[in-house]
Amino acid sequence: MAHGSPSRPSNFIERLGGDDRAVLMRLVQRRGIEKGGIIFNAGSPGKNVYFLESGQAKIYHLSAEGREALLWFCLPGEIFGLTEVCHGGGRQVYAQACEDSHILSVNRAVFKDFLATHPSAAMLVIDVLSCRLRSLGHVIEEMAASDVTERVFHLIMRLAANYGHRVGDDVHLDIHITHQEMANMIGCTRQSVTSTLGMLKRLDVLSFQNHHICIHRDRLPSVAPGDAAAAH
Amino acid sequence: MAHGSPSRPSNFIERLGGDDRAVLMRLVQRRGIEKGGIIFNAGSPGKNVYFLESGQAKIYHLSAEGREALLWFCLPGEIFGLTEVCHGGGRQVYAQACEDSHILSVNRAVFKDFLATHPSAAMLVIDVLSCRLRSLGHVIEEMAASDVTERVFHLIMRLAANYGHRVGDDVHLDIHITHQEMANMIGCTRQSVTSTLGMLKRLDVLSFQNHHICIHRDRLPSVAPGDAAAAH
DNA sequence: TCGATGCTGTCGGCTGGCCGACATCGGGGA
DNA sequence: TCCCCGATGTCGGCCAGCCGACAGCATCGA
Repeated sequence: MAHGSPSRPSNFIERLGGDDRAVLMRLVQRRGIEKGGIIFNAGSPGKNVYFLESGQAKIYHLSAEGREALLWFCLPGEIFGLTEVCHGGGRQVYAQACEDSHILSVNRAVFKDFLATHPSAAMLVIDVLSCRLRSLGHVIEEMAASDVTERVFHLIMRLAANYGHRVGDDVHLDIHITHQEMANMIGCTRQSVTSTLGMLKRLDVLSFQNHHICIHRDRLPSVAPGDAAAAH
Repeated sequence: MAHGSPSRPSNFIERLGGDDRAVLMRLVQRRGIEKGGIIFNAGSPGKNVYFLESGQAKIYHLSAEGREALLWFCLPGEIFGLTEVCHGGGRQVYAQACEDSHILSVNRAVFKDFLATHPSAAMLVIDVLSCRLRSLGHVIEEMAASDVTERVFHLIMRLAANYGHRVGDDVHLDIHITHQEMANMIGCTRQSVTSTLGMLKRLDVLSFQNHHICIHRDRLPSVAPGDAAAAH
């Protein structure tokens, strides 16, 4: 589940072998981007692959009515904008910086070449894509089968697994996330997230420390997703 | 969109270069499986990668309450059971034959070796995973933002793009699918699918020919997803 | 030929969660 | 210092879609 931070499973750069990393780093261009800045948007051609060097970014769909469906967050070391690289056909999603960030970009053809000549990097890409596929699969399963209370609870658990670190008996989430963003990840309204989190706080399952979620692991097992509702 | 069948984008075997294919085919074991048979289930270790030679299979999650969330269908040539190969940790999903089928299996370590030594095959895997990631992303977007009518309509369009072939002005779907299965793909009830399809049939957007959906393309543009509801 | 079984079609009643609406709180810029 | 704006917290009304229920209608094996 949660684990010390240096190498999250999604940290592409860290997990890349030293030699491969050195080669890749010679191919990238570095760029700063401020909070709220768009890195790419749906419809653009998608010429590059990106890596987040510092900060935080989010990848999301935008529906015709302006509703945002948030697929995942990127933390430092993560690769994104990958999907369009091999398949082409333009960007389908938006990438936006959630904080002041630095990104590294590589031309897609160059990156494709890099993968073709560095098999272990290609395997790592496959691994990262597999993880995301699993993760989206779980979201779909939940959106189809679970009520909002359960979805919020499991979202927190997923975030903890991907972006959390242990502090004594607790798990702290390393990402900055709003209720609206959580709602966009699980397909419900901001209000539903607010009230569910309020309930979990009342149950002492979690607390908030300077805008970051803190999960009290010792209170977890007692809260089967179903019970929670009963304890209004 | 829809296109003549020989090479669907998801047809891994077809798209693999002739030489790579020959090598791969020497590594596989062939096995028959009857309609309804489980190829693998969640929780099992996941030692193999599979290819569908003939028939049809479905990949799905099963929630604790027995609800099925259907992620995708496999037609001949498609690869599946791939996600667990690189990342390990056991199967997360179920794979079940929807018809009498033949499958080819390869040990995961052997397949990993194959990919490491055949870069273009690895690129193809990345491409296939990217397509699925996109597809699941769209499902999530819709489940978050669209009502049932729209979801059903877009599901049909997606199925047509992946599994359809042109017949004059129409598109015929090559897969066998029940209303329940469609409901499981978009997170609604069987009844909602039935009534929405009934509506689309009344609008002459589609018809049914011996259990296969047939889309009348000339009737499509007039039916913006929103209008449909108005035409009860 | 005849049940058995699974899919399709249709109908009300009920409710989880959406949608406004509004009040409060806190941090950052002028 | 104050103001502004985005985020959080709370409430009531309302409705899309779920649920149960049941009636055709094919397909299949005996």
